[in-house]
Amino acid sequence: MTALRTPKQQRSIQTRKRIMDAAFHLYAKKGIHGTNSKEIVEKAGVAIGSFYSYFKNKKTLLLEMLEDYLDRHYLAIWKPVEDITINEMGRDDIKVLIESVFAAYDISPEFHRQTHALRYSDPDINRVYERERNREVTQIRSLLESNKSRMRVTDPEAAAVVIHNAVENVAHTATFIGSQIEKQRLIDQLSDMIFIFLLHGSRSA
Amino acid sequence: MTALRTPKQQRSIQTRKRIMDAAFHLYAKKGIHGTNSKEIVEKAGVAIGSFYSYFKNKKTLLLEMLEDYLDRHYLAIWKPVEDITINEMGRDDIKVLIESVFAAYDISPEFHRQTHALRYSDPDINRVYERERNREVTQIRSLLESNKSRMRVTDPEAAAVVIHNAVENVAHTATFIGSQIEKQRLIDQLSDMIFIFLLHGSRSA
Amino acid sequence: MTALRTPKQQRSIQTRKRIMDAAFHLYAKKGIHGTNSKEIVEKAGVAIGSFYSYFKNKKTLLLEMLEDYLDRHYLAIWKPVEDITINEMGRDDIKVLIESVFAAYDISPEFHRQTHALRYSDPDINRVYERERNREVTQIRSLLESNKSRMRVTDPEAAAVVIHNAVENVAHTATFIGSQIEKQRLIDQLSDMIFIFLLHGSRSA
Amino acid sequence: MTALRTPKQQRSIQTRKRIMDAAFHLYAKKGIHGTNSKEIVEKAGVAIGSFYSYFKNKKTLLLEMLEDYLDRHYLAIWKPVEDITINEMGRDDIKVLIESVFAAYDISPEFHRQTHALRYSDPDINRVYERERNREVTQIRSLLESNKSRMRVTDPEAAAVVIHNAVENVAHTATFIGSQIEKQRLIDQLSDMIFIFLLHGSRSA
DNA sequence: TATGAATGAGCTTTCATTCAT
DNA sequence: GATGAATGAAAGCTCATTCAT
Repeated sequence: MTALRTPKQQRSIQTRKRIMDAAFHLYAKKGIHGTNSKEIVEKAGVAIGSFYSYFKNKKTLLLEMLEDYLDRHYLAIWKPVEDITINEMGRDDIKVLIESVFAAYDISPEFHRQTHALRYSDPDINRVYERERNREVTQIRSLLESNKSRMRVTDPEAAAVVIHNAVENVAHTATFIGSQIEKQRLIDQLSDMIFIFLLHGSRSA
Repeated sequence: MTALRTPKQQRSIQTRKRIMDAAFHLYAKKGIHGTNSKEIVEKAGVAIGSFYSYFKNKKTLLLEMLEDYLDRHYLAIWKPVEDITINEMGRDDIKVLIESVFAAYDISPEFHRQTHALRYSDPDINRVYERERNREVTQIRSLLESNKSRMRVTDPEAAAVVIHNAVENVAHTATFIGSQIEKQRLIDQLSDMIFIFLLHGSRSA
Repeated sequence: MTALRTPKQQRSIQTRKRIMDAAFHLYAKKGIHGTNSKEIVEKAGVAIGSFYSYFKNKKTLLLEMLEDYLDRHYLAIWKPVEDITINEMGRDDIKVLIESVFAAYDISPEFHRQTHALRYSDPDINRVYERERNREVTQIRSLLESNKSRMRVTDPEAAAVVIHNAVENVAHTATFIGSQIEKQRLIDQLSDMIFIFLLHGSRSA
Repeated sequence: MTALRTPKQQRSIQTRKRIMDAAFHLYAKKGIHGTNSKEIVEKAGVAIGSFYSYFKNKKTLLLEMLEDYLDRHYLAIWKPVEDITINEMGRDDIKVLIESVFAAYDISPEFHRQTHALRYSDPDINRVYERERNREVTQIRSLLESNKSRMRVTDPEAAAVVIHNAVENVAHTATFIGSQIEKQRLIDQLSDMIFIFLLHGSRSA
C-alpha cells in the first residue's frame, strides 16, 4: 500500500481542499450514498486519481470531513458562552447556551443530518460522534461542578448526560424533522425545564 | 405490472409472515444494507419470485415491517401506564412511564437502530417514524392536559415535544450507544427533571 | 454471500457451458489477463450477472476450466497406452507413450501455455497442476514397478520423476517455444534416452 | 519524448543501480505484479520522475534486470565446468555440471520463478529466455561434439535439446515446486540417465 | 400460483506514465 | 537534473428486479 500524499506544495493543499469542498456540497445536496466518487472529482475539477492520492478511500474522506465539521459545530456552541464557566450561571445563560446549540445545528444541517444517520450503522462514524459527545457532556458537567453549591441535583454526572441528550435531541428534531411548533417555543420550554431542574429553590432562582 | 397478491388464503398469509420474519432476523443480525433479497428468500424458504408477489419491492417490505414494529413499541410503552391518564399523575407515574420507554427500546434494539439510522436519509422511513412520534407526543400532551390544573407549564404543546425528545434521546443513547453511566441513574435524573419541570410547587409536589 | 446457482434447468446447463466455451476461446486467443469478464459474457451472449451466478469469480472459472482441460489431457496420454501396464514394456511402447504426450499437448496448446504460465505465481493453479503431475508420475512409476525385474534403475521413485520431467519439458518446449528441430527428432532422442536408461542390457534390450 | 539518460556520471550509475536493486528485492518478495512503481522508487529513495529518466517504462526495467540475472545464472553453471570442454567428458563431469545447474537455480529462486512465469505470456520476456536457452543448448552441443568419437548418439543436435530440457525441468521443478524426493536422488538419476544415454558402451563407460 | 434464470446499471479503486515546477 | 502532482483508462463484482416456464 502506497503512502498517501502529504501536501507539501501549494498546489497540493488547494487540490485537497477542492475535493473536500466538492464532497461537502454534494453530500449535503444529494446525500452521501447518492454521491459517487466520480461526481466529486468532476465537481472539484480534478482527476479521480487525485482523489485517491489524498484520501485512502471514500470513507476516510468522510471521516475527515466530519471531524472538521464537528470542530466547527463545537466552537459554534461554546465560543459564545465562554464566560459562564464561572459560578454565576443563571436563567439567561442557559437560554443563550441552548440558542447556541440551535444555531450550531444551522451551520450545515444537511451534512449533519446525513452523517448523523450513519452513526448507528457505522462504528467509525459513531466513534467520531462519540468523541464529540464526550467533549460536550464534559463541558456541561464542568459547568455544573462550577456552580455546585447552588445546584439541587445530586448526581451531576448523570444529570449532564440527561441535559445533553435533551438539548441535542430537541435541536436535532426541530432542525431535521421540523415541527409544527416554532423553535422559540421549544427553546423556552427547554430552558425552563433545565433551569428548574438545576437551580430551582436556589438563591438565584 | 401485476397487482400485488392480497393474502386471503391461509397459506398466503403464512408465506408473507415467513418472509417478514426472515427479514427481521437478518436485518437485526447483518444490517439492512448487509442483507440482500436472496438471503431473505432463502431463509424464508420461498422463491425470489414469490417475494415480489407479496411485496412491491424491498422498500415496501421494510416499511411494513417498521409499522409492525412501531406498533409493538408503542404498546409496550403505553399499555403499562393506561391508568395514569387521569388527573392524578405523580412522581412515580412519571418514573414508571420512563421505565416503560427504556423497556420498549429493548424489544428489538438492532432493528430499531437500523431503521432509525435511515430516518434522516429516507423520507418514507421518516414518515413512519413521524407518525409514531405524533402518537407519542399526543399521548404526553393529553396527559399534561388531564393534569392541567396542577401543572406549572404554560405551553403544554411545546412542553410535550420537549419532554418526548428528552426521554426518547436518553433511552436511545443509553440503548444504542451505551454509556458509562448505569441506566437507572439516567432514569432517576430524567424522572426528577420532568417531575420538577411539570409539577414543582403544585399540591402534589 | 449468496450460494452459487446449481443448474437444475436445461437452460442453466447451457448458459454455464456457453460461458466456459467463450472463456476458453478468448483465453487462448487473447490471453487470460488480456480477457475481461465483459468480453466473456459478450461472446457467450449472456449478461454479466449470469457469469457471477455460475462462478464465484473469474478465478473460480479458470480453475474449473483447468481441471476439465487436464482431465482431457490426461486421458489423451494414457488412454492409448492402457495395455502396456503389463510386464512387457519395450522400445516401441515408450515411443508410443511419448508420442501420446506430444499429441496431448496439441489439444489446446494456447490454453495450456496460458495456464501453465500462472503456475509459478498462483498457488491455486499450481495445486491443480500438481495434482495432475502426481497422477502422471504415479502412472510412470507403476509402469516401472510392473517391469521391475527387467529394469536397471535402482531408484524407481526418483527415476519416475526424472523421466516425467524430461518428457514434459521437451514436449512443452517443442509445443510452446518451437524449435528449429522437428518434433520427430526430439521424440526419437527422448525415446532412446529413456529406453537406454531403463532397460539397457536387459533381455529385451 | 525525451531521450533516455545515458548514465555517464558516477551518480547516475549509482541511481540506476539503486532502482534495479530495489526492484529486484521487491519483485522477489512481493511478486512482479504485486509491486508498483511507487514502491520501487520509495525503496530506492528516488523520485518517480527519476525512474522514468533512467528506464523507458517498467517493462524495460524488467528486461534489463532479467538479462543481468541470466548472465549470472549462465556463469554459475558454466564457470565451474570450463575444463570439461575437452574430449574427456566422464560420469563425474556430468554430475558436476548438473549440480552446477541446481546451484544456479538457487541464486535467486524467487526472481527466477517470477520471470519464468511470464515467459509464456510475454513475448519479450520469452525472447530473453530463449537467448539464454540457445546459449546453453549450444554449450551442451559443443560438449557433445568435442566428445563425438566416444558418443553413441546419432543426432547430437536433438540430443542436446533433449538433455537441456530434461536437466532444466528437473532443476526447475525441484526448486520451484519442491518434491517429496530429495534433490540428490534426482541428481543421481538424472546423471545416470544422461551418462548412459551419451556414453554407454564407449571405452570410458 | 410458484419458480428461479436472466438481466445490466452502477460503483470503487489501482497504477503506469506525463509534465509543469 | 530532479521532483512529485496530476492524470484517467480499466476492470471486477453486486443485487434489486423481471418474466418466461
